[in-house]
Amino acid sequence: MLNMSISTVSRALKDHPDISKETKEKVRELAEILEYEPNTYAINLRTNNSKEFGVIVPAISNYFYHSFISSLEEEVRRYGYSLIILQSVDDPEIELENLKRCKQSRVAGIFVSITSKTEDIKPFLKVEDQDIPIIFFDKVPAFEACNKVCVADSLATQLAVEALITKKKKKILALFGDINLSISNKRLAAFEKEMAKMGSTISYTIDFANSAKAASLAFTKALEESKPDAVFCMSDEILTGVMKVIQKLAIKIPNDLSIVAISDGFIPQLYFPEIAYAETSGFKLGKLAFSRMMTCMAGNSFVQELTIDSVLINGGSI
Amino acid sequence: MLNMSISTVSRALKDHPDISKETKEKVRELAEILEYEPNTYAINLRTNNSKEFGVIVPAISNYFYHSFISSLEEEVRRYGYSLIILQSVDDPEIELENLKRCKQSRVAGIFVSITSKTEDIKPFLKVEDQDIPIIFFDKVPAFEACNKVCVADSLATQLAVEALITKKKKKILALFGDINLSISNKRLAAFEKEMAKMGSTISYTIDFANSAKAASLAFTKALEESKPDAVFCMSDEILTGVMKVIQKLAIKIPNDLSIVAISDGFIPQLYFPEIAYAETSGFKLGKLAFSRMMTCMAGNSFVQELTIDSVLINGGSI
DNA sequence: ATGAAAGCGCTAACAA
DNA sequence: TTGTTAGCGCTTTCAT
Repeated sequence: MLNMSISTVSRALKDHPDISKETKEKVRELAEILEYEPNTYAINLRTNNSKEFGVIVPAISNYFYHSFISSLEEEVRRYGYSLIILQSVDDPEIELENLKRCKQSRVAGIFVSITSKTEDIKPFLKVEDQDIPIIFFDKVPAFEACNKVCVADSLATQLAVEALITKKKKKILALFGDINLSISNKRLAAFEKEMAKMGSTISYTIDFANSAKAASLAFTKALEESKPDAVFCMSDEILTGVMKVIQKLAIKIPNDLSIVAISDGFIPQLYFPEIAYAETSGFKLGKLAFSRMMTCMAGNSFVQELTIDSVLINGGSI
Repeated sequence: MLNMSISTVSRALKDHPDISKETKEKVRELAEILEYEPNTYAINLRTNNSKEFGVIVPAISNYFYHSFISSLEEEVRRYGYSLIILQSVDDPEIELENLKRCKQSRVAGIFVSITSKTEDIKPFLKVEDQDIPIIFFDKVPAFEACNKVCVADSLATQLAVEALITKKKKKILALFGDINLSISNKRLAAFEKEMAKMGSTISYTIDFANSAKAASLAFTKALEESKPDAVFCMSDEILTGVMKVIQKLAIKIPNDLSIVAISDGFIPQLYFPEIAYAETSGFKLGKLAFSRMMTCMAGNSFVQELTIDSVLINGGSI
C-alpha cells in the first residue's frame, strides 16, 4: 500500500537506524490504522526463540508455589516474557511429559521444582545441553552441577529455634514434614545442630507428619506425653494441624505454649495471636530465580546454588 | 537419510493413512534414534494455531484463582494444551496489555476474570471477532453477549442463610466485601431476598469490608452494637478477619455465636470447629470453563452464562 | 536509505 | 503409495 518493500516495513516497524524518519512515520501510521499485529509464529520460526518460559511445579495450589509463580510472572512480564505453567501433580512421569512439552515449545528457559519422587534428572540436563537454561527452585535435586535457587532452610530453622531459646523455652516439640522429603531432612539437621549447641539445657522431642491431620495427631500425642512448652512447626501444613488442636483445647498462646513456624507468612497471620515465623518467601525466591535465569541466558555464568535470606517475623506466639 | 521425501516423513510421523506400514516403521525408528522433535514454531506458523490458552486473572495468589488455574491446567493438559498465565494485578491497563499479548501469541482461546475496575470490554469482544474464543469466569462483565461461567452467588448465599435459619438464629450480622464489586452486590441482593422471605422474625445488620483487617474492625464494632447470634461471611477474606477477632476474644463457636461463610473450603477447615460454608469451588469452575471453551472452539454454540452448583458443607460452627 | 531474495521447518494440494 | 512444490510471515544478508 505504501509502495515499499516488505523489508523496509519490517525495519521501520522495529525502528531500524537505516530507515528514514519519514518512512518510519508513514509505516507506523498505516500499521496503526490497519491494526497490524506481527505474527508471533513467524517471528519465532525465523528467530528460533520465543518470549516464553516454562514453569514446572508439583502443584500450583500449594502454600508456596503460587506466590512464587505470581512474583515470577510480575518479573518476566516486565521483560516481555510470558509464563507457561505445567503441573506435575507430584508424578515424575507427568513431570517428564511436561519437560518434553517445554522442549517442544522451545521455551527460552525452564523453572522447575521437582517432585518428591524424581530420581533421574538426566532428562533435565539433556534439555540444558540444547541451550535451554533450567533453574531449579525450592525442591531441587541433590546433584551438584545444576542451577538452583532455594530458601534458606538452615538459617530459617536456626532463626526460629533461636527465637524460642531467647524466650527461655526448655522443652521443645519439633514437628517435621514427610520424612522422605529432603526439605524435612535439611530442616531437621539444622534443628538438631541448634539443639546440640545448647547441650543439655534444653530437652526436645521430634516427630514427623505428612499432612495437617497427621500433625494434629502428633501434636495431641506429644501434648500428653512430653508436655512441651514450645512447638516448632517446619511448615504451614504442620502449623495448621497444630493450630487446629490449639483452638480445640483452647490452649493459651503464648502463656501455656509458644509456637514458632517456618512459613511465607500467609497462614501465620490468620491466627490470634499471630504466629512468629522465620520467613521463606516465595515472592523473593521468584525474583531471585528470574535474575538467575537472565544471567544464565546471557551465557556467561557458572552453575551455582543460590539461597535467599530468611528473617524472623515476630508474632505474639512466643 | 532414508531416501524419501520430506512430505513422506511428515506424513509417516503423523500416521497418515496413505503411508505404508513399513515406511512408517522405518521413519519412526530413525526419528527415535535421532531424537527428532517437530518444530512447534513451524507447525504453528503453517497451521496458524497453537495448543495454548491464555489465562488472565487479577492475581494468582488469591484464595480462589489458583485452585481454578490448577484445575484448568489438569484439564487442558489432557488435550495437549498448555496455559499461559498473565496477571493483571487488578489494573485495567495491564489487563489490556495482557489481552494484547494473548492476541499476539495467537492463543487458541482466553480465559479471563476481569479486574474490579474494568469498564470497557470492547477490546475483548474485538479479539473474539478474530476467532479467539473468550470465556469470562468468576468476575465477569455485566454485558450480556459474552460467554461466562460463574459460581452460584445467589444459591450459595441462600444455602448459607438457610443453614442459619434452620438453627433458629435471630440476629444475623452479614459482612460483605468491597461494595463496588459486583460479587458483593450479587451476594448482598441474595441475602436481602432471603431476609425478606423471613419477614420480621429475623433481624439483621449489614456491613462492608474490603480487607480482612476491615472485616475484623466491622465485626468488633457489630459485636458491641448489635450483639448478633450469627455471622454470615461473604468470602474467605471476610471470614479470616472475623475469625481472628473470635480467637482474640475467645468467643465460643457455636455456643456464643454461629458462623457461616461462602468459600471454596480451604480456609474454613483451618479452624476448630471447622466453619460451615456454602461451597464455591474454583476446582469445579475450572472444569466447567474448559468444557465451555471446547464447545466454543467447535463453533456451534450460542453465547451463554453458565453457573456451577453450590452445596452446603457442614462444619461445627452453626 | 531501500529492495530483492533466501530461508526458518513444516503442511497439504496436486501430480505422478 | 510417494514426491514435488508452494507458501505460512517474518528476518536478514547482500546488492544497489
